Amino acid sequence: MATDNHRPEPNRTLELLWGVQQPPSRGPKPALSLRQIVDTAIAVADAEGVGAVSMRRVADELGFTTMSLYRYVPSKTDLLELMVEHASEVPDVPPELSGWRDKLRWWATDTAQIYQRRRWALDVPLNAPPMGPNQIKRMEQALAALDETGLSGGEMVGILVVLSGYVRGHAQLATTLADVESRTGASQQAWDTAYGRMLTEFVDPERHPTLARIVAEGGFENGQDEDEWLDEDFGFGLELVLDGIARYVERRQGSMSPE
Amino acid sequence: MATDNHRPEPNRTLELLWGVQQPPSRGPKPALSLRQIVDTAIAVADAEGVGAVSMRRVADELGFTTMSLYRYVPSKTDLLELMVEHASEVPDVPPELSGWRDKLRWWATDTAQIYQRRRWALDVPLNAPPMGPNQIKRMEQALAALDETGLSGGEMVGILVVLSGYVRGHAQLATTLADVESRTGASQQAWDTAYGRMLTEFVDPERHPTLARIVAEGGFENGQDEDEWLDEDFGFGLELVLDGIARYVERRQGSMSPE
DNA sequence: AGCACTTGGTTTATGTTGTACACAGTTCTA
DNA sequence: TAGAACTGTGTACAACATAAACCAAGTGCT
Repeated sequence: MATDNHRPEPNRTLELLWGVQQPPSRGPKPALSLRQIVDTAIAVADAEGVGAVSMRRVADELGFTTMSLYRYVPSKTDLLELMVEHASEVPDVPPELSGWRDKLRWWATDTAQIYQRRRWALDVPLNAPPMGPNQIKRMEQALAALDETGLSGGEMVGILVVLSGYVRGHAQLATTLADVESRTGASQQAWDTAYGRMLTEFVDPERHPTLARIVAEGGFENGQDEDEWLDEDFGFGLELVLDGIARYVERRQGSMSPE
Repeated sequence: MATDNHRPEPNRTLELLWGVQQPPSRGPKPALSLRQIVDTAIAVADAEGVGAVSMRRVADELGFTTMSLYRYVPSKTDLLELMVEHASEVPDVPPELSGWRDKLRWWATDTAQIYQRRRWALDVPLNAPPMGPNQIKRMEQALAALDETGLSGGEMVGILVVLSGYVRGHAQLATTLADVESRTGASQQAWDTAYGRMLTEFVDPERHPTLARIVAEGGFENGQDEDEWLDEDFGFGLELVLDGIARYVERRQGSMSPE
């Protein structure tokens, strides 16, 4: 059967993600492994961002030619997906946690920590639904936490979208603010002054009364203490989301037929 | 003074975004304009996604050379930022709306509509805090809606992060699911079967009991009716977030010193 | 009126990228 | 033992962003 390689094949991607591949028996022993490739790629991304990850770079790091990688990975896109999958190992939910709220709080915080450690993960373009084992495990955890509420599957998924949206959104914002320098090549300070200039010079208090007032109150000074990452801000929004969920659950349970 | 062009200069970007530039008087008349460039770039992105936007492509579309664009835009990065800014015109809040909840609901829905119309906007890498007039106007609107609650600036900003995170997150998910085909080059169907395979073949009911149950119940069949975009799902999460905000506001107002 | 200077658009060139393709060596199977 | 399946390499290509040098077109100063 002709291999007809390299037009994207979801099934191949899927199999790579789940690591199902009986090693072929006829050829020479591979000197490399998917694992190695993905790990080096992750190392590069950790150190210099996902922009530094090129096929050439990864291959060089391993001491092989660029093209050798293509014996293990169908395309760079797949490599990126594999990176994300492998970069987010999922610990088990601490067993001492009980109640959906505590579990979800843990879940959200842990997810946020991943984004914090692997900031580049947010830069990987999201082209297909997440299908990797870790992604799925994470999904299962959140759904399992919600299971005790007795909500329907659809409702639980809806809630999950909200929660993970918040986590991702917060992370996105935090990284953007924290990493302007490495991302743009201009100094942190240059951005700060530009932003300040925008607020004072261009924000017309007529058109933007609320914003102007907040600025005047100094509400934009809190700025970027280095690792303000998993700080109050994150907790603030998180509890707010959890409150929303709680209210929904309450209302829903009130109107549910007893089992 | 030497111009030392093209190392990223936030101030230049800022000025481009706000359109402050007294036209120079000494050179030949420009045959092009920033506006035209950005508009064509947007048109290309609308039609074929942001991946199709290259300097070459935009210039060709306009009948100019690639390099001519650089007389108007310092870099492609800036062009992308300008595209996002211009692509999201912000209507005024309908005056008949009263109460923060209605206003925020409108705001969220309108924002989501932008993402729906300009799906490519979600693909533009976010490297710096949003500084364009439209972004700012949108921010002002949300803050203004919240102003009546009497919360502090910091609290309002925190809430805004949650809300916009949700909107963006939902949009991200919806587009990803809806546009797999154009994004990956593999057919919708191929992805569906791969996903189904994943759910049935790889999702071990031992390890993923909740997920497995939901799948068994058919909870993943709702699938992708073409423009299920601004549907119940969006409203579901939105009300949930609004509920969270409401609860926070209530609690906060209960403990506030009367003016 | 003339000259310097600024600006716009083109041409040419450079380095980097992902990946197609053909090949040579290796290992197993028939 | 012939060939099929497989690995890693070398070469090649098209697309990309953008730097540099250049000429023509205008403006302002003297």
